[in-house]
Amino acid sequence: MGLNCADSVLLDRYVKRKRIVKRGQVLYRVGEEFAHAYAIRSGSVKTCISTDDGRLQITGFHIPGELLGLNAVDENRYNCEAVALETTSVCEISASCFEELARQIPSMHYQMLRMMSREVKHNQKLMLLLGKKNAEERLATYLLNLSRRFAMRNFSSTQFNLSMSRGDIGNYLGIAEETVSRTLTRFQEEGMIICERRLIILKDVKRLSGIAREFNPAIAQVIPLLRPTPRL
Amino acid sequence: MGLNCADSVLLDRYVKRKRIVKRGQVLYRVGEEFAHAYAIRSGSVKTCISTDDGRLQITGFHIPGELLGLNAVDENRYNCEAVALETTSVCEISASCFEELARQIPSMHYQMLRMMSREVKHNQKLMLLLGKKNAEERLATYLLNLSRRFAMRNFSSTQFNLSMSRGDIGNYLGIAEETVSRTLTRFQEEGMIICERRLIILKDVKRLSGIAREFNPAIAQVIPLLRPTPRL
DNA sequence: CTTCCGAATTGGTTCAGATCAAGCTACAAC
DNA sequence: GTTGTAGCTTGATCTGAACCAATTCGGAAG
Repeated sequence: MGLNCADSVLLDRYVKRKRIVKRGQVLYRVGEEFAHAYAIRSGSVKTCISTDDGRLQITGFHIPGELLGLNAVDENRYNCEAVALETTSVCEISASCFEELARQIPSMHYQMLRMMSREVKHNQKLMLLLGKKNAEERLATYLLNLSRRFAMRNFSSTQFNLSMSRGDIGNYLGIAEETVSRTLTRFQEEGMIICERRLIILKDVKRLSGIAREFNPAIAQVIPLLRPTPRL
Repeated sequence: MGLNCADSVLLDRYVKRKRIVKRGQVLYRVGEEFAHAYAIRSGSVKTCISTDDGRLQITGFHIPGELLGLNAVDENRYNCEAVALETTSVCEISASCFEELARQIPSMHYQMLRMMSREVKHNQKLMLLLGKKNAEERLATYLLNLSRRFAMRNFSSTQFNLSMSRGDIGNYLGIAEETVSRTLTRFQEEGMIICERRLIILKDVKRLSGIAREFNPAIAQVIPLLRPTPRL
């Protein structure tokens, strides 16, 4: 995200070297171990995430003077490539400043950083969902996400209560509440779930997963980023 | 976002008191000075942002065991209210742990935190755009955002080059590249911009702002959150 | 100069999902 | 019990934007 002049000065001692990157060249990929942050000097760069079938959602463009790659407390979660017609050049910034960061803050505060990082991750997935998924995919993604979170807290992962209304779910997923209702009904007719008002029982998680088209870092790495985004 | 058991233990000494919140009750509002974080004990809670005309986008639901409010390095940027039919209870967590955090880390690293925070802010706005805005609003928002960022870096704010293709813009904004093209043409016909391939000249920023329906914290505070989300 | 090719524009058609409308259901208040 | 009501479901219609297709434009390479 944005970096103003005051910020830049502070980063100077970490700058390693300047690089020219070709259009379409990938600076880093989702899931790769974190190596550098970059300050854009000219041209511009985009960051994106993708579904497991290769639909891309661009999450941001970065113009000269801006910095990127700093959201990676544990691992990168965007792909990132140069996008401008003109020459794009960047400064590499050493990863060592992050190691320092990790060493210097007490563990409790590091946990908080990790939580902010998780927040970013959640937002990524929601953006991908809002930008590129259809109603069925949105609902399936949502149910599986809830399931996983309940499991993590030692509740049943296949049977739970939606504590939120259809309207709220629709708002969250960017669809109308009627569409939520219809889609849940269809899932039920096809035997994937049992859905009685707020009670949800997942009957066929595998098929739901197939529909959800979730973010998949492993596959994201091999997408030829120069190609236009595949249509739904 | 999620908080696992290990995290919880670390936070214990900051827990202040337990609170029962009624359905629809607002825990905190966008723009308010930061006061507490909350750990959900029962029920559930939603966080949301809104456009200046009151369209809400829910950005997350929080179930028991989860923590929220920690993304606020400088100020809150969600509204947050209880959403479950059943009783929702939460633990307040003292803000002092954040002050401690701010004191303990060196200023350069604090800058990085602020940048992560800005990243979250950007993602918020993008989610609102992807979830609740139509094509015109998306484009207007995008042009004004670019304008502001160029101005911040001492470029002209009313005349600049899009370094990205129509396809990339469309992908980012969650619309087809043909729609980008058509909408820019319409803006031009209506005299709001001059648009010649990648060159953009903004002629009527005020009208564009009117269309963009940007996030507006001041108004977000008075939205009656119990009402169903207004339709577009 | 000409050729080529990717990017952009413009027109026409289609469709997923919004919107409008009418019941239905479960539960709370009395 | 009855009434009221918010939440949910289902059906019918409408529409914004996707999709498909055909040019046009502009810069790069020869």
